[in-house]
Amino acid sequence: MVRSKAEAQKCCTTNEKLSLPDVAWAEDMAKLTWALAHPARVRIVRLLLNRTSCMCGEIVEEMPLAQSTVSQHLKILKETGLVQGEIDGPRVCYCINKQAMAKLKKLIANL
Amino acid sequence: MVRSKAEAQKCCTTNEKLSLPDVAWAEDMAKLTWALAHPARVRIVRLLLNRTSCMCGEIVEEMPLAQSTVSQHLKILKETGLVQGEIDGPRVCYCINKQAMAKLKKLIANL
DNA sequence: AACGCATATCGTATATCGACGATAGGCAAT
DNA sequence: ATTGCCTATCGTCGATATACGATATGCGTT
Repeated sequence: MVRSKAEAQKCCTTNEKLSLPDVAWAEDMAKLTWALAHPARVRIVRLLLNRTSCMCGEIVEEMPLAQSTVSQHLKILKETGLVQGEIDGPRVCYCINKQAMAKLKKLIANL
Repeated sequence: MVRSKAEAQKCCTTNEKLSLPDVAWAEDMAKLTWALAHPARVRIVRLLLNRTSCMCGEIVEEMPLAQSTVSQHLKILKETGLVQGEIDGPRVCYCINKQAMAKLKKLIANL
């Protein structure tokens, strides 16, 4: 049976040295994608993109989660830089960090 | 101090009803982004994109991880559909699922 | 100063991730 | 059939994610 050998060659057409992707780059990418790696955070981001900005309380109302849970997700989104929170009196106004979002889009698009 | 009230209005310019993003859509997005939410998986994907295809053993060699760990990451990538594995004799030839990758890119780009 | 509201943080419980070594399975060659 | 190689799965462990209620914090108002 020569099949396996022939197919192996057909399968792996390139034989150049494997270049290890930059570790820092991979970690950057992983950090940003991880921010969106939960449905609740995806929905929060979508919400903010629809509104240009949003009070924290409004987000909580729209989510089937406890206030503290939403706050934790917002914290994660802030830590990754995708979202900014601006204190406004007793409330907090959240909005998308457009630069970070652009970076994410660029990273994914250039994959 | 009228400042807080005025800024609150300036901050939240849109007052339309918040539309909850489609839950299924959010889960879809989260699933795909989660696949890339780990540096090792990002590097594997990058490796495969560079080569059009790659034997499993080659991936293991390039990663500072045990074979079983790499296998687990590959399993995750397969489950999310980003990667396909084609059995070729005693080896397995992995390659990117271009459709899934296109879907991911589209989802992110349309964010 | 005291209160009320909005948000963050704490503490905790459960579930899942991520890593590894050990082992099982599949395939080709002998 | 047996051997040897490659890959997947199992079992386990520590670390982390995720959820919640309870509590603390910050700010404006009274």
